[in-house]
Amino acid sequence: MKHKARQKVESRLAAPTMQDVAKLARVSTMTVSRALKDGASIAPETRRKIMKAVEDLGYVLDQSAGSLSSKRTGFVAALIPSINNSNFADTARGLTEALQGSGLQLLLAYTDYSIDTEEQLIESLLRRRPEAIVVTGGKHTARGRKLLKQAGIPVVETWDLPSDPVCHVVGFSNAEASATLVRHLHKKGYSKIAFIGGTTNRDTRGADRRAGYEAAMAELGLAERRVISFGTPPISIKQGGEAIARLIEQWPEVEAAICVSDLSAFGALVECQRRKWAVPGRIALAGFGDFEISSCCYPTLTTVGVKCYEIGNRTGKLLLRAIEGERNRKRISPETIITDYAVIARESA
Amino acid sequence: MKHKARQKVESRLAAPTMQDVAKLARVSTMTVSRALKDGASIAPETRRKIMKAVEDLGYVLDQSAGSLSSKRTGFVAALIPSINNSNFADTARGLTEALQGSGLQLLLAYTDYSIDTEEQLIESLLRRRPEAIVVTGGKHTARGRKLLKQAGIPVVETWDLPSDPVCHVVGFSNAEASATLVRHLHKKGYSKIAFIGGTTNRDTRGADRRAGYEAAMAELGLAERRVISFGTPPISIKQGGEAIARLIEQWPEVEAAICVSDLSAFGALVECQRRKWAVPGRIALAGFGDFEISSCCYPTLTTVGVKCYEIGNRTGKLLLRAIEGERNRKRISPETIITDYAVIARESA
DNA sequence: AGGTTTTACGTTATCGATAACAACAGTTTG
DNA sequence: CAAACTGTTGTTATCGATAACGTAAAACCT
Repeated sequence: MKHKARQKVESRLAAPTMQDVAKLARVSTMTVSRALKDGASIAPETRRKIMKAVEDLGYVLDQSAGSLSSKRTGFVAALIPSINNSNFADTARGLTEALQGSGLQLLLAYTDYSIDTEEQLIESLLRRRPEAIVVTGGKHTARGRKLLKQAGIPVVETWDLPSDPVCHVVGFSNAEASATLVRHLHKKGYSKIAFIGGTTNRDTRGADRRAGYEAAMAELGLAERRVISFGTPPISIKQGGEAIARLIEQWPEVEAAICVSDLSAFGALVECQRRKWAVPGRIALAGFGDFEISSCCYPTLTTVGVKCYEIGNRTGKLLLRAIEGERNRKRISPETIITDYAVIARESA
Repeated sequence: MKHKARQKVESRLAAPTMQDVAKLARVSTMTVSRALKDGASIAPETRRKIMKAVEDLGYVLDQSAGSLSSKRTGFVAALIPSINNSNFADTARGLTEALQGSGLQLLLAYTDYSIDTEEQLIESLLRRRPEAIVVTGGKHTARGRKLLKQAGIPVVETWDLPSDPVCHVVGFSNAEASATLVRHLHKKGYSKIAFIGGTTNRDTRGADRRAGYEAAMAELGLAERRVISFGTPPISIKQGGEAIARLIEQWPEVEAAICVSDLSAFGALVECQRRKWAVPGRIALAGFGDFEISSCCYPTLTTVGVKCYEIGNRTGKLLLRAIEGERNRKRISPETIITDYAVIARESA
């Protein structure tokens, strides 16, 4: 009694519930629930009544309540290193578009390139009981990895080819891609090839690219490595410019430089323009990632084209199948999808 | 009985619940719940026992269940036009960082510059019962606006100064900012000033900037407007290049061009380099937004600096206060925070 | 020492929806 | 014409947590 009274008083303030709609339409809440789904059998007249009540009350379904009983939250969690990096933004877009129309919503978070932050975020995202989770890279903290494994949902590691994947993988080998670029430059006649990257291994994909550079140099019998480490990863346009200046100062004989990403390559390019160092005459430049800017700047930048959007999109499609599988209690077996990359030869090298 | 049996069988497959933790630690679920919060009074020994059980089972709190009873979802919804635009990405970052440590999680979605998509997303986000919602711009569909109003949660419109705000506002006048840029160019001696933008008003901020250009031109007594509309907004680097070519062809006498954003301005800049049109000798260029690239390219780009990060960050802080207010049933009154912008004079104009 | 707080829990009643099953009317089928 | 469907709706029992209240024991007072 006391409680009923309280409810009545609050009902003016609180958002309407399915109960309110049901009462107004003179049906049960179950019927309202059915009317708001598609595919349920409802008499057209009843549905109309209910929809009118919904309109009148301005009712919006409460999915957090719904997912408690249906055991489907409709969330997919995704972790990317940064939102400000257009490569990962493209991946997020590919993922979003793959999920469109499936009723799944993306829960996005940024690790800021830190696996400790990643661990925290994995936990806080798992609290939302996503139906699947996507992470960037194959390197995690021990606990992060354990959380992923124990979550009991499909996991996809992207942008990498981990040797011991947690579950599914959609990516490519950054080291191999970088090595391919080295070989490409070598074939074009460059031998004194340098690598410009950040100071730490925080950006694991950046570190892999450096490793790929070193491996390829060794393989080609080019003993001398010239590695400039400058700035906390991911390094910016500006830092690329400072790095190239330092490179030329330290090893004036250098013929070509590979930058850990297109942004730093672009910074290097502009710095060369400023200093009147001809590109590729004085020094050849190459980036990584094929950002929009690389095909638009002058001279255009040689780079490694990565299928960013495709990584996200294929991850999304894989997830849809995997989630469908979970719902039918037929878990699909772990898949590894290797995405393409290719050296895009342009004017700068 | 039947049900109990089913539970037991499933418990091997299903994720552990608080019940399981409670049983293992020999306490009630309520105690477990308290142990997992901070600020609750728990005996250290009990907490230790519980934490051990949590570890052993690999238990992760189910927040969707928790928010049903506590009536706090811990979500803040935000709508931005695009994830691939670094201005909005910065705003999202500012928002994320303001929310850090508050226990609130950002639920981000992209409208793709469409207010119809926005309407759909508003509804689907409201289903998650966010405690506040942030939208970009002040223009919405009628129903979108109604949904926002009826949601009963704090709403913030950003990146604009709507004449009739839904609730809170954090932004600036795009038209006024654009007009300021026109006046700046005029003061520097340019009279034949053109505007380069997209073909439709889909990007409302872009449309506002064009309107500001036209207003300022009129105010300065410069009768002839030269507006190039090229490509579906938001226009890309490449489209900026094509637009500048078309501009010079159509109005060879033009002295300066304002581009709707820095990206298109950069595209225009590069196209000029390619065609050996000196910037600013042959034509002066200015952009909008102060993207990183503008301070790094050569020549550097004159632009309007907007406090993207700050818009997000101040929105976040405002929301924290507003949500706190809602929780204590003391609704704060609508606020309008006007953020700074300034013409950043660089080499291109 | 007797009374008042405080601390550390447990109990009960929800939160707002949906699954599963039941029920009933109107049809269809053999 | 009875049996078997089909389509539409209601009932009941949860989903997994937390709020609010209750209670016993320990701590703190004069």
